[in-house]
Amino acid sequence: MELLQLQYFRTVARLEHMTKAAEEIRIAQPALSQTIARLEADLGVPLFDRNGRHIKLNGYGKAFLKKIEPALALIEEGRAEVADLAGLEGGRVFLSTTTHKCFTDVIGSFISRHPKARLQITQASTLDKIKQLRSGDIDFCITFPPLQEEGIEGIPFLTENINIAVPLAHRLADRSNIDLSELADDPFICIHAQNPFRQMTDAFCEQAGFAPNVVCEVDELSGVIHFLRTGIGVAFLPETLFEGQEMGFRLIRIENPDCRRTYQIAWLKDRYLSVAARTFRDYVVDYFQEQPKQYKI
DNA sequence: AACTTAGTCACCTACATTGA
DNA sequence: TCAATGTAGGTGACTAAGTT
Repeated sequence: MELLQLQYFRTVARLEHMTKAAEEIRIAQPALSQTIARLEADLGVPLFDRNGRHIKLNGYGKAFLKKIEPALALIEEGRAEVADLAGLEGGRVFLSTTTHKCFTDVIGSFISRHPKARLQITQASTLDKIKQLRSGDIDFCITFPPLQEEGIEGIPFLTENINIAVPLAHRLADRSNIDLSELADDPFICIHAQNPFRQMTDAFCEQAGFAPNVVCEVDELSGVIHFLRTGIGVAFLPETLFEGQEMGFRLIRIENPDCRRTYQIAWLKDRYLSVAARTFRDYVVDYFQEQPKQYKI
C-alpha cells in the first residue's frame, strides 16, 4: 500500500467520479482507475460500488476513508513541521545546558542575531542529557567533562580555570596564586558528591595529595557562595562565574595541579541536524573562539 | 446515433532489488 | 559495479455501457 494510492483514493472518494478526480490529480483517467484497482486488490475488497458508469463509495470505502483521512492529515502536518524545523528562520533548536553566565551570553547573542530561531532549553544531569540525546528529545547538550560515549560526537569550545575562593580574613587571602596542597588542612564547602563539578574538584585534591575536609555540602554554587561569606571554609569556583563582581571573598588562582575544565557541545552522531541546529552549533564554537580573553580558551 | 465515462490492454519509463 | 529483472505508475488507443 502506497501513500500515493491513499491520496488518490481520498480524491476519488470525495468526488465519486474517476474522470473528475483524474483531472484534479492531473493524471490520465486510466492511470487513476488502475491505481484504485491496485489498492482494492491489496485490501482484498472493493472500495466503490460500480453501477454502469457511476461509482459510489461503499461501506468498505467509507470505513477505510474514515481511517486514512486523519492519517493523511497527520502526514501533511508532519511534513510541514519538518520543513519548519529544517529552516533556520523559525527553526527550533533543542538544547540542554547549564545556567553558566557565558552560555546565557552566547544564547542571548544567537537570539539577537537570529530572532526568528527558537531555542528550547532544558537542564538535566549528565546521565539524563545522554538519554535525551539518544531519544532525540534534544539536538545538543553542553557538558563537562567531554562525553566519551559511543555514537555521540562533540566539539570542545571553552576551557576555564577553576579557582579557589577564600574568605577575606583567610591567611592566604592576599595571595594571587597558590599550590592546592597548601589547603590540605582547610575546611571545604562543596557541591554534593553526585555533581560532576564535585567529582572534578575531588580529583584535583587527589592530584594535590589530599582528600578535602568537607564541612558543608550544598546543592548549588549559589549555596557555596552563601557559606563562603560566613567564613566557615574555602571552596572551588569557576573563574568565569564571577568576573568583575565584588562577592565578599577572594578568588585565588591554583598553580598546581592544573585545575581547569573543558566544556563540550555534543550531539548524536547519526541524528539529522536541522539548518537551525547546525547554525547554532557553529555559532557557539565561533563565539568562544572570537572571545579568547574573556573566556580563556 | 452521438456523447460521456469507466475499464482494459499494450507499451514506456523510472526505480529498487538481485546476482554475477 | 553493473546488467538483468520485477514492479509501479504513467500514457494513448480502444471497448463497453449508460445517457441524452
